Amino acid sequence: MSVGTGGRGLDDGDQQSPRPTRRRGGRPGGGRATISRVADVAGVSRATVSRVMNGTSTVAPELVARVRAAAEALDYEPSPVARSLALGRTSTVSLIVPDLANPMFQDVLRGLSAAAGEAGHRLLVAESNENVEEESILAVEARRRSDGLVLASPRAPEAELRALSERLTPLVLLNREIPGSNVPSLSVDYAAGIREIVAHLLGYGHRHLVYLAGPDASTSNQDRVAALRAAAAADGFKLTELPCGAMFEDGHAVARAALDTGATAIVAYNDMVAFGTLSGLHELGVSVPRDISITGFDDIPFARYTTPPLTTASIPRNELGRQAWGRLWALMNGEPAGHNVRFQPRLLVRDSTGPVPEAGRQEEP
Amino acid sequence: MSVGTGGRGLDDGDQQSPRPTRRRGGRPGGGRATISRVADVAGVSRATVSRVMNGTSTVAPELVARVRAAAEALDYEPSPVARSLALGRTSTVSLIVPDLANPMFQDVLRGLSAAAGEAGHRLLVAESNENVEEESILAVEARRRSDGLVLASPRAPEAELRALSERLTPLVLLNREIPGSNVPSLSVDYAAGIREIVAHLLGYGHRHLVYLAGPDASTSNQDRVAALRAAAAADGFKLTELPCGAMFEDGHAVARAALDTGATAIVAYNDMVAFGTLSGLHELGVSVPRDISITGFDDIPFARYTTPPLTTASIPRNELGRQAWGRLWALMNGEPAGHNVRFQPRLLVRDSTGPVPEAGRQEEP
DNA sequence: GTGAAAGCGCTAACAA
DNA sequence: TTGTTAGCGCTTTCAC
Repeated sequence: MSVGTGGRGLDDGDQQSPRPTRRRGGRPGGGRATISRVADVAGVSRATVSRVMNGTSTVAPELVARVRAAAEALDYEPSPVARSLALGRTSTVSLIVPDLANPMFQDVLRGLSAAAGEAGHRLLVAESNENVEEESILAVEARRRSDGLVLASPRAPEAELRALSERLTPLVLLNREIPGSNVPSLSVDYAAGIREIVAHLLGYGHRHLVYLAGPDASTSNQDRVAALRAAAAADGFKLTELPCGAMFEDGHAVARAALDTGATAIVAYNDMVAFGTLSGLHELGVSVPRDISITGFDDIPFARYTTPPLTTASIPRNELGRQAWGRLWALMNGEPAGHNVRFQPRLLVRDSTGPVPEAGRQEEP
Repeated sequence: MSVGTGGRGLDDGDQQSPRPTRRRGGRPGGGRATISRVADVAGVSRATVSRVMNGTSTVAPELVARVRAAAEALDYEPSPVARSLALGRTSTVSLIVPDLANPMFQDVLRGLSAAAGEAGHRLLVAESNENVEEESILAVEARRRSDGLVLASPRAPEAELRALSERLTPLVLLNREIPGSNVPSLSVDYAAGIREIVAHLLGYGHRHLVYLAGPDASTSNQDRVAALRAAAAADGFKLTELPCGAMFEDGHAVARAALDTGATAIVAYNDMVAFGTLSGLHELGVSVPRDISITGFDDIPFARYTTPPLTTASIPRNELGRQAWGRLWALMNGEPAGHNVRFQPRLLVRDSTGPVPEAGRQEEP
């Protein structure tokens, strides 16, 4: 534990203190010069140093020069921690996501990081590992270390989320809404995306779709399922649901089963699943889209390079991150929450979908 | 700016202050109860509250109860910022990477985040956008907000890095070493990976390889190039170098050109490039590995699901992040730096490589 | 075992 | 314009 750096001068500044001043061992930030030191060296008060460092107020040119020189010489850099305490803000925002392996959140992270960075803010990230209880602890803590929070919490029960939301403002929600609250929310209209995919497939004559379901608990999967069922009921096609998952291997593992349902088109939970399935299908000697069609969701970067390129619904992942920053920034400045926005996925028709095969290809081998 | 919550009692605690105490508008962390408030409510001193909250020292059971009750009632949560200032540590570490879009760094991020999280530390991330100047500013600032820094700086000139490294300790370097310094470094032995790939290809009879080069400035590309050239010289095979890039589209764009070199095997900078090229090759009607072989690098998750599955060199990206945490933690506790480690890639032979084709397949269409 | 008080490094109101 | 001083919210000696 102990760092052992007892040194660095036992009493600098504060010469009026009655007893020798206590100095702690570990130095928080690497750089060690403090504002007092600079003030001493420059022969001015700490307030003046502060003024110079912040370019605030107007200081006599000569003093400015002296302070700058001292700061330079001492390699002084104001302590962000001390400033945070004094100012009541940290110039940091937090992002909490269930799973950093998810390309969706990776891009949100990128967008948020870039946007916040441009505004001179830092980003604290934490992964909740899909663990709801841990998540609230994490959220509260992260929030207190920062000025605002972007939270992607696909699993937390609504009541819990609602209760939490108060202590978390400024807060922006991703892919969740709290009905009746004024917590801004940015989400993807998965249902709309699914409807586009379905329409596209029906247009090709498909009448039996199999859905490779994502994680049960995730709202984004629930949205898709609901949209699919509604469409099946409304449009009168057959829908088979197959539990699957969210990753390559899940899709790969379920290829055979998907085929065996007799469906003529596969609607995968996302692109990774679709890709895994595609791979499995290849291995089974099945030709896409001649024998069966398949769609993804998300349009992650490689989706247009698969063989055949994947028909999918694109969502503006990066933009979500940037917009999240925009909302947060507004909130942090006391502006009103504004309307929630739901990004509409855009259908990208590529080559993994095609007309329904003439004869049954699966029933009689 | 102003939040407008002027309230929350103008003078709690500090009743000995001669003039009315000043209260700031913005409240830093959402939760608002302070230690003084809790102390007042519990009828004890702030010191005692502190002791109870930290489970330190031994406090009379009755007082503990009173404090806990008060804290509970007030929904009190100690301010991390204030603690950071008082303790001289932030329980946060920083990660700076050139590019968050790079799967390599995404995984490092995950590993680091997970490991740090388990140890009760938070993670600050920043992207330097390959911008060397900005990077040093960022690094210093991030470092001061945290207790240690993990830095991936593939481009910074060595001198600059060396100069910087002092103000950055505890510091762990990724894929960079500072010769003669004691800054711990974790890196991937790209050269070794390349040598394995080359040996594998030579074993199949290939005598003309084309390398799809990554970004010029990146050391990881330079390592590969150097290893390739050395091998070409030593083993007497022909090596063609083709400028390419690091992304899918780069690989895709260069497929035709790669083919035109007449090489019988393609060594791609990484998996994404290989996948892009594979896609381009498919479109050109070229069969892999019958007509030409191709290798990737990294073994990113989808590499085993491409068609055909990609022969590549796997590197422990996640482990890099975890180990980085381990090193940082050691450093933060004043332990010595230890030896640098270079992770050896492991060759994964899959189906994108095969024997050299019998006849020239490209020369006469 | 508990409280008083000094201190972490900075900012800002106020007075000079 | 500049310095003095109180304060941000917490921890930790030191004395009782």
